Amino acid sequence: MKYHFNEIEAKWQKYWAENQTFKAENYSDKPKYYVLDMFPYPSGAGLHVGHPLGYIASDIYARYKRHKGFNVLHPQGYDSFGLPAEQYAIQTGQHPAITTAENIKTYRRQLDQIGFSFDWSREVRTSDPSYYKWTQWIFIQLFNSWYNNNSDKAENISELIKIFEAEGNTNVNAECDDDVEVFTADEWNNYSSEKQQEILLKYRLTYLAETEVNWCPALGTVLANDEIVNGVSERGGHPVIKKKMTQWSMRISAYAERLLQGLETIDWTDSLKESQRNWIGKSVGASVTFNVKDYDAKIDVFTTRPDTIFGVSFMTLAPEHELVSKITTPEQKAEVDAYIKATAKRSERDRMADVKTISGVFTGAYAEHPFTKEPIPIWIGDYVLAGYGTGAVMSVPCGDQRDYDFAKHFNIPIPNIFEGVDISEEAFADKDNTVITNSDFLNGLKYKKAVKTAIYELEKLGQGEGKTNYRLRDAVFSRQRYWGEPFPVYYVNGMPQMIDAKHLPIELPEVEKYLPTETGEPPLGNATVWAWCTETNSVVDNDKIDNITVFPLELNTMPGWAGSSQYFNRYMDPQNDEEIFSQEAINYWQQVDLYIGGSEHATGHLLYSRFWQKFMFDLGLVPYDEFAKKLINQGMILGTSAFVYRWSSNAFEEPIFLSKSVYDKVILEEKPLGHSDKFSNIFKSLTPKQTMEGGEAFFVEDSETTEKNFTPIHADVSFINASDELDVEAFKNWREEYKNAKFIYEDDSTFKVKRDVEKMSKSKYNVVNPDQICIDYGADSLRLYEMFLGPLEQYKPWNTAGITGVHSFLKKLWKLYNDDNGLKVTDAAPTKDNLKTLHKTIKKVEEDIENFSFNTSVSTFMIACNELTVQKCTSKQILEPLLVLISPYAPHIAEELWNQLGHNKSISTADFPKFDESHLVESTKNYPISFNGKMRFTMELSLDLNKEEIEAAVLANEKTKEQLQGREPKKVIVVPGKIVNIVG
RNA sequence: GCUGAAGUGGUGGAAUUGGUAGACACGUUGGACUUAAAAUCCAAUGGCCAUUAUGGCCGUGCGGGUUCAAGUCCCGCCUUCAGUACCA
Repeated sequence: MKYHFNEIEAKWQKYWAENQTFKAENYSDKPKYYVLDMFPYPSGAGLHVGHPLGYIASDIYARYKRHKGFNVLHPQGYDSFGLPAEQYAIQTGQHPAITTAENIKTYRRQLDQIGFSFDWSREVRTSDPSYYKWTQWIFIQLFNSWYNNNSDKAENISELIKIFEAEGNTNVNAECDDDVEVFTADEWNNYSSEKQQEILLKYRLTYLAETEVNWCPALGTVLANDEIVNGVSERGGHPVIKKKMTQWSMRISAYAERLLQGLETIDWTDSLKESQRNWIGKSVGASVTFNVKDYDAKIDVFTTRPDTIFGVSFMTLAPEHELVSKITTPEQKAEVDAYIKATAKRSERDRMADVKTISGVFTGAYAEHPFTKEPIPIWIGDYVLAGYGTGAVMSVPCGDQRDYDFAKHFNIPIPNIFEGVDISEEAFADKDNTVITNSDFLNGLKYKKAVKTAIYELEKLGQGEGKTNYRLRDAVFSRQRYWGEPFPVYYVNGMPQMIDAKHLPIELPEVEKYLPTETGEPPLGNATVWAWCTETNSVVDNDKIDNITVFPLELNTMPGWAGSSQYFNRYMDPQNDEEIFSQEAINYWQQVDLYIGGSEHATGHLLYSRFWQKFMFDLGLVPYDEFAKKLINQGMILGTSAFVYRWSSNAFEEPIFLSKSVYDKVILEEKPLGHSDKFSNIFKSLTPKQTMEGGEAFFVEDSETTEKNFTPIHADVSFINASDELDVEAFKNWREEYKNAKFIYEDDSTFKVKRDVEKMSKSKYNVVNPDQICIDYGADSLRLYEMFLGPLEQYKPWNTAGITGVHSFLKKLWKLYNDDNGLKVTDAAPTKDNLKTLHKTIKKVEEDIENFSFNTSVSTFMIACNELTVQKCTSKQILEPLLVLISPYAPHIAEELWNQLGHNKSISTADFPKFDESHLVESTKNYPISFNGKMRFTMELSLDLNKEEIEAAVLANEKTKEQLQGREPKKVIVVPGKIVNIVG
């Protein structure tokens, strides 16, 4: 019987689906284990071989845990809202829901053919109203919450209102907007309803506010900070500008400290935690208030170096700082205005690009030093960022390089306040070796003490206090797009109102066009049925808007990360229509035990999800304030591109391609191509583009052999075989223009390509589709090979050629169980060698899986299979447990052979084999005998021997004497069971 | 610049606490089978030198160090990749 992998795989995939083999129950006597993949965006291009890498790893782990007696939750779903479907809709008019559904179908087919053990009964799609109902629900909860710094958690807004009614806001210690005014209980109670709502918005965890946003004109939407990479949009690379807009924001900054501290409690990769720490950007220092001279204004700054307060020689405001227009003197006004105009024009990217250029303008105004009362000139400069701290800095040129450069550039004095430090060349930023001088009461103090003293003195003056600052900004939550969750929000007199949760979901309305309206409103502005009737509690025709009972609905939609910030909990109880999940379900599954996904989500999805989880924890909805106990980043699989060299001569009609070593030679020897006798036949057969006398001379002249005369061109990797040879005919037929191309071959008449590793992408023609791999080699081969490529976390190139290794392993494995006459497994008792092979395999595979070292397991299987083949093992007692070991990796072949062995239940229900040390106990050891640390020969010795006996045996050996050549060994190191080293 | 990860044959990679470097594969070469090819099987395969077998020297990015013994530990560099970037 042969190994017909296509039949076997189809058979078992069908079996698993029909029998719901991997359906997880929300109760069990078994311990629970939750394995989750970051869920995919179903793109139109489908999967390439890089995508399933993490899914295969998590699937192996999930299957392994089932064998180990766990009740495993291993769900999958789709992050199905998103830009590409919308862009496609704009171009074609096709409703994004339709394209999305089609793409999901493709994804599902591709995932199914790889044989994953997902519990598909729990599938969720973020674009499904029954799912986004709960996304909207969480939004309402956030709206109805504020962050109490005293209890250090989110609380219901009604508690805050009670406080306002009883005592105003003077004693409220909340995370809120900076510009909240102070009011008494009486004042509060006399405020109009609008005024009260306005104030409450400044406290809510999701709030509507005029904020400076990252506007991307090309995409027609705002972007969150994590959606901008190097000053351009992550998707599409479009420029981004700053713009003031009224937008929903999430008060994630309230959770900055807890998000930071929480990192200590979770088993995530260090690099990922470090990214989050940087993103949160905690810095400890002080806020200092400077009075502006001759003007009733104050400038607040944040500094990490209050100890250097006497080194301040100027102040710098961001050009966008609100005080700039107020304090600028008439004489300086023209210059200041021009500067502000110039900086506003520059995109974020430009500003980042030239960090070197120093620019700034004096405002004409002066601040007053809090201690010396000396005047300090106030400048503006774009090296101060409006979005960080207060948008103003106290500039201490002697202690900060940027301030130093700025001062040098504009000839501002640089007072030195550091004892024994030369600052003539650069600023001195070293805290540890700081001793302060020229600083009044700070003289002679070291950094730590000076900081404390400075803060103490500032507090006494009422002009400062210790403060901790975070780089983490509140996250903008509105997008001017169609294909996202609608907000459950309508507007009364311009104030946002939440729709009662019992009327959710608010479904996306139909629109004619997916573009913004002519008046610049988001696409939902095109909807004609998009108003909220407070009497019928339903979405009604826009014509009915009377602002008495029928009101306009919010036109923005939620961002991509809304739907992905809680899905891991929803999987626990995905069909529940009454609650986001039942308490039974969440208390049973608790949190994700293992989360596998890409590191690109470090500061987006993975931070927002932690934020929402902490919020839900505050509400008492979830038992843990971290959603994923352990997280592993899988590396990326790269493509191995193939290049052919095209001679860029325009002398001939036909393109000319050079095989790799021909090219190498031509470049190395700099021999004109046309001159070579070897190729003269080829050149004679070419059609010259223009007839000219002495055509031969033409190409000789034209064929300089520098690299620039040859263009490397991507050839589709499907034309390349394992030996890097090009299928020339396939290549010729690939493109019309190559039909008559000429090829200069290797000496052995093959045509070889150059290979290079690049990111897998359509445009590089190095994308490998898993469908074809499954057809040619089977899903089990694909799964094994993806693991065999190398460590999970590493970036590694794909090369289809190597898959024959794992494929022939599976064939060998099959032959261990079957020959031409069918099953050959017997009840024969296992030999000692058989048992040894089995048990060392059990040990290694178990250790490997626990350490997520899946690549080494595959080698271990190969070794076991080779050994058992040599041993001619047919013993069921060996071959049966071996199948269970392999089944997480290659589940189809394992199921088939398991079935052949007479089992009628899925192998996934089998127990993992128990490792028995006794089979590995050896009586002898082949000792490596080293001389001065270099291994010279080996010696078989009994393990019963003690140190002295081993030494004696080794020294008595002929070869030892030969090595020593009469020298007396100075020292003999014997490590029993390991090694012998002779020094001498 | 800062932070993180990594550098081992022609290639992917292995080497669990310092203890036989290169497991397992791919590729290559040679051979068997075949009319031929594919498939399969066998052998060799880090480099250099020697060859009559036994061998010898070098070798884990570079330079030092610790140690009986270093891919592994320590110090100083170089390179690559990723993230981040005027964060006061």
